[in-house]
Amino acid sequence: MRKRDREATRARLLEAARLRFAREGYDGTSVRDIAGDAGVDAGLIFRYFGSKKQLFDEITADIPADLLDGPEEELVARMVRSVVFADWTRYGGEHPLVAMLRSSAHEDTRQRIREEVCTTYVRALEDLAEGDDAELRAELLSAWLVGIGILRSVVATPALAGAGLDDLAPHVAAVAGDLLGRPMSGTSDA
Amino acid sequence: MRKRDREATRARLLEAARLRFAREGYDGTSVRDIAGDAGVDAGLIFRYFGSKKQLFDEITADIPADLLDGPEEELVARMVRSVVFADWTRYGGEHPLVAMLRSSAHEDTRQRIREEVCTTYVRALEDLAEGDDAELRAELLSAWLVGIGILRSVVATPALAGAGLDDLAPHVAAVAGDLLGRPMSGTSDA
Amino acid sequence: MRKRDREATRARLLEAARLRFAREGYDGTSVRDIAGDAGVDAGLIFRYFGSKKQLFDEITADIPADLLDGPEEELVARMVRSVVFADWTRYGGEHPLVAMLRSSAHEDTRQRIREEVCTTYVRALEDLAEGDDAELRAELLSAWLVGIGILRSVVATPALAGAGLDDLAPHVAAVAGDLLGRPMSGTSDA
Amino acid sequence: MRKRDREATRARLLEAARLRFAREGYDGTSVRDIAGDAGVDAGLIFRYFGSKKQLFDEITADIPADLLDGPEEELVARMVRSVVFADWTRYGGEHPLVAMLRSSAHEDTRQRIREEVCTTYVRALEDLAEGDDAELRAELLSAWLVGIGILRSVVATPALAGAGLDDLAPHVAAVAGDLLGRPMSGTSDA
DNA sequence: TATGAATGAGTATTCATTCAT
DNA sequence: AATGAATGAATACTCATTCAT
Repeated sequence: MRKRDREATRARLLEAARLRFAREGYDGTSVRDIAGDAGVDAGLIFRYFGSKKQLFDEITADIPADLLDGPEEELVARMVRSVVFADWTRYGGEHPLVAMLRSSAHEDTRQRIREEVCTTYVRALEDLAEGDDAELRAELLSAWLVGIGILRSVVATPALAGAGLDDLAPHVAAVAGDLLGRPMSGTSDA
Repeated sequence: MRKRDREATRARLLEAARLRFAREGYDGTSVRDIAGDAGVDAGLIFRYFGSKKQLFDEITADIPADLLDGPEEELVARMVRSVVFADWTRYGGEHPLVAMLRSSAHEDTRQRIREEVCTTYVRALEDLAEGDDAELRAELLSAWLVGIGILRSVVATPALAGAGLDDLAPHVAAVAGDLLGRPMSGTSDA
Repeated sequence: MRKRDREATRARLLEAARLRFAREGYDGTSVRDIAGDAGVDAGLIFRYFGSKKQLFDEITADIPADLLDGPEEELVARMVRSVVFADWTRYGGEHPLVAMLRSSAHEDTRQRIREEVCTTYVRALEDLAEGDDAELRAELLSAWLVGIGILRSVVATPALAGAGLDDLAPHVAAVAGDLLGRPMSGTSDA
Repeated sequence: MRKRDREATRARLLEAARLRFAREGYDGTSVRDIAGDAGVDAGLIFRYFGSKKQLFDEITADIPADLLDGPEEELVARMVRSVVFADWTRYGGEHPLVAMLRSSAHEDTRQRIREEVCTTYVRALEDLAEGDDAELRAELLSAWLVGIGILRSVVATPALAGAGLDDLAPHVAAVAGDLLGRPMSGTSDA
């Protein structure tokens, strides 16, 4: 018998769901798992969110961008920092986009990933790219960021898993510079 | 004859399972789905493979490499071709590694992906890289390939989804050259 | 003022419950449905009535008779009018007895229907019947009335659903006369 | 662990469902109840019938008519015999049409009742009726039969519950004769 | 050996009801 | 006194798996 605090319970459910969905994917997570983690009865999920799907949607709707402001030439460096070094423990230690791939059997999820990738990565990089095939190059750079996130957390390849920001910096500068057609910094202050 | 049928049925089950697991992920696929696609009784899956999990393992054990032989400087180009342009219809149109991410809720699967990425991508690229942090740079390049595969098929971002090999070639040459520290070709003959 | 509100809320709950129970039956109605219709919290049902069952009982306890006074020979005509033409919108458009059949899975309900049929129909008709098997004939006539109510509203057979009092009058006079052993009128003034 | 006999199991489930649905109505019956009565696992209901609803539909689709052949003037008598004296123990002791009223919260069920009443009762009676409002009179007579079924089994009014065919015969002859406009017999041989 | 009947634990979801605030 | 948060048992239905024939 929990404290009767609607907002607190809702928050606990969201917290638990975020972690489970990230770690085990949508299909691999049961509403009982979530409720169990949150220490409340599973019925409350339906009371507060309507359905398992709506709970999932609510979670995937507000993925933190975490790119803050800063100089243009450090944008890619900030993205790398966000993908690789930000504290994603609430999402099971992975960037939420990477975690969502686990649920990409569902077209809805793919659609959400697409929106997220396009609006917060591709679009921002496109504005920096010089030359004609700016969109393609922005996507290729976004692909690299996504790939880094995956190899780092899902696959956990040895070198990337142990690398620090400084180790990555020169390569970030080189590849970003190449793809965007202008000099980019490999480190950021934020 | 009898032996032939048994093998044929086994093969049909593998074929159906490959497609289903790729498209819907491990959790999203039921043994009845697979058996239905193969046109046989679900019981045979247990007879032939022991369990759903063992069937899955058998499938993920033999991912085709498809990198063939060819000049060293075209290796990355061949990898891009494999990830992006090879005919993966048997895996639902995605590179099997990308498809497997859908089942990465299970540690076993992550382990398999890791092995696959390391042995057929990182190791091969590492041999080409000059300089001291060769492994890291090989992983960063592998990350790019994986990322490209994901953005192309799972996320389906507009520019990458529509790009041809020629569009990618110059960027492949540039990034691969950057990361490996030696000139690489953006196209391959194969 | 406070007392007034309490009574008003109680009345709204009864009103909503009457309609729901009539239309969807006891099992098909949830306390949340009722509370929602009444615009109040479901908890009040338990506060005011004790349980869903007790609320149902309270409703089925006071079925309006609506037979008014009038000449004996018009009694059957008045009953027909009541069953078929009275305004039962508060009960979902059906005579409450007919609606209760929807909840006749529960022996309690059957018991209530029995009481109602016996006291307000059979008994009254029995008093008019001549001859020895008066009770049986009164029941047979009651059965007719109940059957008419069902075919008219539940089953909605075409002719009966569209018939007016005048269309029924001659047959009412004939059948009632037959079963009661004395001339009866097919129309009533009320 | 039952005998592995598809048809036998299917039949047991149908038998159990028939009884439960009749006695407790659609909403008051759970698939576990049915499976429990049949002594098999509830999953088989879905295997064999697809859903609870489809099982219900299959049962209500084949209500035995039981009116056999015989002289025209005994048709009503045969109907009364069928409604009141036939052995409906498989339907919980009530005529299936009467039992279905218990599930009449669902429009589908009402539709089925309508079809059944119209095709096997109203239509047959209509053919016998003389005069212009034949359909209405046929429906009025059908209403009587339905009402008798209800008062006899659901409501269980004392006189009707104890009456035999002979007690009813004269009244059947009288009312049927009145409504159909031609002499009818109150008894039948079948 | 192979078919498919049977199982029971699992799924998301709804329900009447209780009880803290 | 009254609101609404919490509960847990029940619902229809699906699943991987077993086992009789």
